[in-house]
Amino acid sequence: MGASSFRTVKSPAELTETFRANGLKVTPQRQLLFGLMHGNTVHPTAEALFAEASARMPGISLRTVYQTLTDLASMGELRLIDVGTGATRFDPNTDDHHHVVCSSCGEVRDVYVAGSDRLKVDGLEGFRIEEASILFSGTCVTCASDTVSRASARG
Amino acid sequence: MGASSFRTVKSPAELTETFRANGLKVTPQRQLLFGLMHGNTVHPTAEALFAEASARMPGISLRTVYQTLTDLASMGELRLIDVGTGATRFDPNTDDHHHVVCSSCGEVRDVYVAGSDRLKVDGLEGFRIEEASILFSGTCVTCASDTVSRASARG
DNA sequence: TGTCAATCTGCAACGGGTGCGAACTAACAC
DNA sequence: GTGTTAGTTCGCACCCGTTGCAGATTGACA
Ligand SMILES: [Mn+2]
Ligand SMILES: [Mn+2]
Ligand SMILES: [Zn+2]
Ligand SMILES: [Zn+2]
Repeated sequence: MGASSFRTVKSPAELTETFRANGLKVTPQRQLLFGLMHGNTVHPTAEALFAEASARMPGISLRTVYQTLTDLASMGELRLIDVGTGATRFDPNTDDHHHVVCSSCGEVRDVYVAGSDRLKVDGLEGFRIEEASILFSGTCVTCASDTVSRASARG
Repeated sequence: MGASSFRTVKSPAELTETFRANGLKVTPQRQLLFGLMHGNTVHPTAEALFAEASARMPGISLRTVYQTLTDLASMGELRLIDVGTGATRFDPNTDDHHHVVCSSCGEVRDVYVAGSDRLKVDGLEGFRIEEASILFSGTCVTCASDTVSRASARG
């Protein structure tokens, strides 16, 4: 499994089915968000999605964006990610994967890790572990070259 | 390196020196917090430390607790930990280590991981990585036995 | 003992997120 | 089509954790 191809969130049409099957209605607001999340790889915040949604549907409320995202998450169609940049990120990639965050601009990308089953871990005694998440942080290529160009401009 | 013994935060006396060396004053409030963090293994929140501090020094302000903790962190004497439970945790253990959090009660314990250098990682291309943190989550032994006893009480 | 920059405290404000309720509407039946 | 109604939307108040601010206070040094 490469990082550039993943089991994407269900298509808007499939999500429509899933919502109806769970007794939830399919509204224009929800359909819009289904579309915005489909194949989305940028790990957007609720605010970012609200901005995109507002451009296509003026008047949609931030409250509804949160509502729909948490609905999707509780059905397992979306993962909630906390990379420590303040706001929760929403991730339609439900594969088993991890993340790297740029500490300068907050960009988040998917990371696939193999061999974690062979780690020697000390300190989990007494815990029944349900999950392990690995978060890398560093500087993305854009921010790195920004720093270089600013330095040479000063230079 | 076992989980039960770690390079603790500097002693209150050493921190007093460090603060003076950095041009910072040593106040009773700061001394109290030096003492509360020394050897502290529970990864307390600012509110929790404020509660302990208030018991020994009525009138101390939460603002001062935050101030002193961020001062300590910016001198590298303390690590700020985000385990996703809402409030930042403060950790006097500056060893290279990771954490496990109980998703039921929020207890946090130190975890030491060896062999992470041998992980096969795909997706870090273009990033200059500064840090990797592993967060385990699960159920602690106290919460597990609580669940069992509640179940048998119902049963 | 005096000076003064550093600190402390209380309070306002902020960002992210949730509870609530009146107005609205998708879904289904007739 | 029209009616019914449970589910939804939206706006707003509010919550939590944290930070900005400024006036009162005080540690450090002379
Ligand atoms: Mn992802
Ligand atoms: Mn720790
Ligand atoms: Zn960046
Ligand atoms: Zn627990």
